[in-house]
Amino acid sequence: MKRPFPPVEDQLEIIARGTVDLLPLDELKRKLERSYRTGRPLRIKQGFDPTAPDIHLGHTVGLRKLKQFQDLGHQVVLIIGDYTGMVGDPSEKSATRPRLTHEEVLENARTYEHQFFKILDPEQTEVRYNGEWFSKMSFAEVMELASKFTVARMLERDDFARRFARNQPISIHELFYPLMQGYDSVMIRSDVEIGATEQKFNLVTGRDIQREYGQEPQIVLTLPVLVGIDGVNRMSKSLGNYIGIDEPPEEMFGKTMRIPDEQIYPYFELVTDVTLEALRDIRRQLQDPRVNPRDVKRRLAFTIVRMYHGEAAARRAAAHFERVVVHKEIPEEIAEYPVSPGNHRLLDILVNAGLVSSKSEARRRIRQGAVSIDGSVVEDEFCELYIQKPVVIRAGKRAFVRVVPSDP
RNA sequence: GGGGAGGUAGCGAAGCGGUCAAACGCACCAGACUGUAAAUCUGGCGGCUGAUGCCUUCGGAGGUUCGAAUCCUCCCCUCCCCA
Repeated sequence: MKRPFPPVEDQLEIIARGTVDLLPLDELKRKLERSYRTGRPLRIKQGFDPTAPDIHLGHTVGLRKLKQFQDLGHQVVLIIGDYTGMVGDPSEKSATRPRLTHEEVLENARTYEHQFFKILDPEQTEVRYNGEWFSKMSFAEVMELASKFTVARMLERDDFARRFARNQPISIHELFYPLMQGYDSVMIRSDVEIGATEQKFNLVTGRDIQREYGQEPQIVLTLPVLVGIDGVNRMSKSLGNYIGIDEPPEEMFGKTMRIPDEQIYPYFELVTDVTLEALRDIRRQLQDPRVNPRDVKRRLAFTIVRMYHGEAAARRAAAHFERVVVHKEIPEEIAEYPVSPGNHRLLDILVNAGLVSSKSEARRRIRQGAVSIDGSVVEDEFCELYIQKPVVIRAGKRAFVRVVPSDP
C-alpha cells in the first residue's frame, strides 16, 4: 500500500468497467481524489452470507471487481454475514428463507476463506464476521437502529412490495436485513460497497444508515447478475445451477459446456480475465455463422478451468470432455470399487459403488438402457456378475466405476 | 379478541371416503437426436421387492370407519376482513 495510486481518471476507468450502477459518480471521484492526495486507500466492502459453503462463479463477479480495487491499491473488507445469514437476505426471494442456526452458518463460513483467496490478495483483505458487533448489541441499540428507517420506505423495495401485494408472509426480522447490512457499513467505515444489481436497495440503504450515524455515505457499485447453467435463473447453489470454484476440473469444464450458447459472451465478460480486444474477437466469432459456438464455448471452459486449476488441469479436463462426452468413451481415470471375487448382483454394485441413489433408481436406469458393462448395454435388471477381472460399469452419462476383484 | 380462507411430494397446483404413491405444469434423471448446449421426442421421477406385492408419505397428534389426503376433535402455522 506504499506504492502510489494510479491517477484518478485511470482508476475510474477500471472501476467502471462492467458495472451497472456506480453512484453517485461525483462522490466517488471526490473519494478517489482525497485518497490519491492523502495516500489513504479506500475501504471497499462486500458481504457474503454463508448460507451455502461453496463459492461459485456468480460470486466471482464481485470478487474480481474487488481484486481490481486491490490492484489499484485499495483495501478490501469482506463481511461474513454470520448474523445476517441467520436472517437470510430476502432479495429476489418470493418466500421467507429457512433460518440457519449460528453453528451451521459458522461452519459454512469457515470454508469460505480459502476460496476467497483464490481470487483476492490476502495482504489487502480484511475479513470480518458481523457477529462481532451484532452479538454484542443491546436491545436499546437495536431499537435505535430500527428507528432510523420507516416501514413505508422498507416496503418500497420491490420484493417486499411484491410479497406484500400477494399476501405472502414477511417476517419482521426480514425487514431488519437491509438495516443490518447498512450497519455493517457503519462498523467498518465503508467507502464503496459492491454487490449484484439485486442488492441495490440494500446498498443504498447502507448510505442512509451511515449518514444517520454521522458517517460519509458509501458509494454504491452494482454488477450484473450471472445467469446459472440453466440459462434462466441467477446462479445459485440452492437452485443447483452453479459452477463452484472448488469443483474438480472435469466437472467445471463439463458444466461450462452445458451453458446455453447465448451465455457464452456474458460469461467471458463477467467471470474471465480476457482482455477487451479478446472480448471483441469473441463477439465477432459468435456472430460468424462459420464458427461453431461449441468451439468458443470450449475456449471459455478452458479459460475458466485454467483460472482455478492451472493450465495442465485445463488440458486434461478438455481431453476428458472430448473423450467422454463427445465420443462417449470411457474416461481415462475411473474410480475403483473393490469387491470380493465371485458373484455379485449388478443392482447391489450400482448402489454400493454410489453410482445411483437407490435400488429403485438402479432398476430405472437399467430399464432405460443407461447401464453398460465394458461397453455393452445391460438389459436384464437382475443380472449377476461373476467378478474375476476388472470391469467398467457405466450407469448414465456421468457415472462410471471400475469394479476390481480384491481379497477381503 | 371476533369472523373467513388455507396448509398436498423439490416448487406450483388438482384431488375432498375406496379405482391415490396421489392428475397436471416446472425442475430433475435416463434414452434418442445433435455441432457442445438449447430446443424437440420417448420414458422415468418415495422406498423395498425377479411379473405379484409390501412399507412410509398429503402441517402435527389422536379418533370415526371394513377403508381417510379426503369425515370428527385438539394443536401448530399462513393469509384476508373487522376490532
